[in-house]
Amino acid sequence: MKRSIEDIRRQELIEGAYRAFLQHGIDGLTTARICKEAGMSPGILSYYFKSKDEVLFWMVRHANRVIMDEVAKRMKAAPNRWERLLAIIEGNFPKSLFEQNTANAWLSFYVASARDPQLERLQRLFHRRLASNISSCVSGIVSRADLPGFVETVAVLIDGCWLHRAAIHSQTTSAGAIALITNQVEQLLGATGISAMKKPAK
Amino acid sequence: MKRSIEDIRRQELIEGAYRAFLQHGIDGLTTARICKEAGMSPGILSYYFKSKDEVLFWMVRHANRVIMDEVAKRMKAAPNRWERLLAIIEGNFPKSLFEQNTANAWLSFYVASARDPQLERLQRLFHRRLASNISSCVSGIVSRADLPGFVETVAVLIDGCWLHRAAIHSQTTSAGAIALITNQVEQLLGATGISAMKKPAK
DNA sequence: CAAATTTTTGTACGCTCATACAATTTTTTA
DNA sequence: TAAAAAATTGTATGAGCGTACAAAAATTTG
Repeated sequence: MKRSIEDIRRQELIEGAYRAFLQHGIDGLTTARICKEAGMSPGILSYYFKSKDEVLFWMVRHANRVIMDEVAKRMKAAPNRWERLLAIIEGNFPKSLFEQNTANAWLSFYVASARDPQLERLQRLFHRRLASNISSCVSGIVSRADLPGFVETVAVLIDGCWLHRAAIHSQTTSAGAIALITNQVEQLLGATGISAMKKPAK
Repeated sequence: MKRSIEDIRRQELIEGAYRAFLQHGIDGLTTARICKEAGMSPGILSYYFKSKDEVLFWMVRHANRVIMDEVAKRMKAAPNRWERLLAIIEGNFPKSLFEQNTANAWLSFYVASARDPQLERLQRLFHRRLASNISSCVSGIVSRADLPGFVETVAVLIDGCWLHRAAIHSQTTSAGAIALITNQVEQLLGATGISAMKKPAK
């Protein structure tokens, strides 16, 4: 009962913050805006949260989960490692999210995470997960020595495409970004590497 | 006389803003901090500039010129198109600038440019210059159809490496970023393309 | 239903900041 | 050198913000 209403309100505020985040980025998030977006009165935030930063923290986790769900959904349906790698790439560019406001919002989170230790920890966690996912797809295909470089290259490409979507007024679509990255990955792995990955594992 | 002192003060303020920018990013720039960094009293800014945003505008131009000078210097010494392409890549990662604070500062500029039309225009200008530079190196080597994709890929890689330097606590050095990008470019152009570019042009 | 408790509202406080400007100092002019 | 102009200082003003909290409303309890 008490537990329940508290959880509900907290969740509503987090989701309100998420919607405001997508539109205005982290800097555009004010306590008033968050509360308004959640349909509550301005003072309520400090009743359910210790501070605005705490809402931000949970909001970012929520935002990341949205993307990770896209990745997980596609990975589940992937029959082999090559398809799993594609699932990672494609899952990082959901059509409905790959537009300028959202890209800018994510970018603003990157900037904020440089000065907020809490957000920085999240940032690292997200990156570790991505790196681990990529690694598991190509272990054995890419040599142990080349693995870190391969992983970093893919990560750089993914983040770079988001950055370009945000800042350069490039009309790149979700499909365009996926094609760009896939093309680079194909060159790195080579035809033999890819066909090896296509053998249904497990 | 009047002209001279005015230009000097404006330049000092712009350079003060630049130093503060490198350390604290765009959001950390306050009028007081800019004036202090320039060794002047806090009110002076509104005497020599219409607003803080005007200082920001000129500061960003200044900051970009620092990078462009690095590129230009290297291009001048390049005997052929392949070396010119390397000059562009290397010039975008000056050793003294490729560290976290500076990378974050640039990132914060990208974010700010999404909401400030003046900064957005600069952003586009910078990108056009980069794209044009890259194009001129590989025209004739990369087919006309593949050219936009090639240019975008290189641009994404450059920006992506800066983003990673800023946000992911990657220990990537300047040399590491250059190697990563060069490696990708070599794969795209192939051995025959590169050797064609190495013939001394002009 | 009355008292106690929880939830919500609206606002006031303190802080940071950009900007404008009156007062002061420095430099130029005649 | 005295008057005028230019340059600089320091501060006041007002806006936007996060947070705390007293008062009010809603809900639960006995």
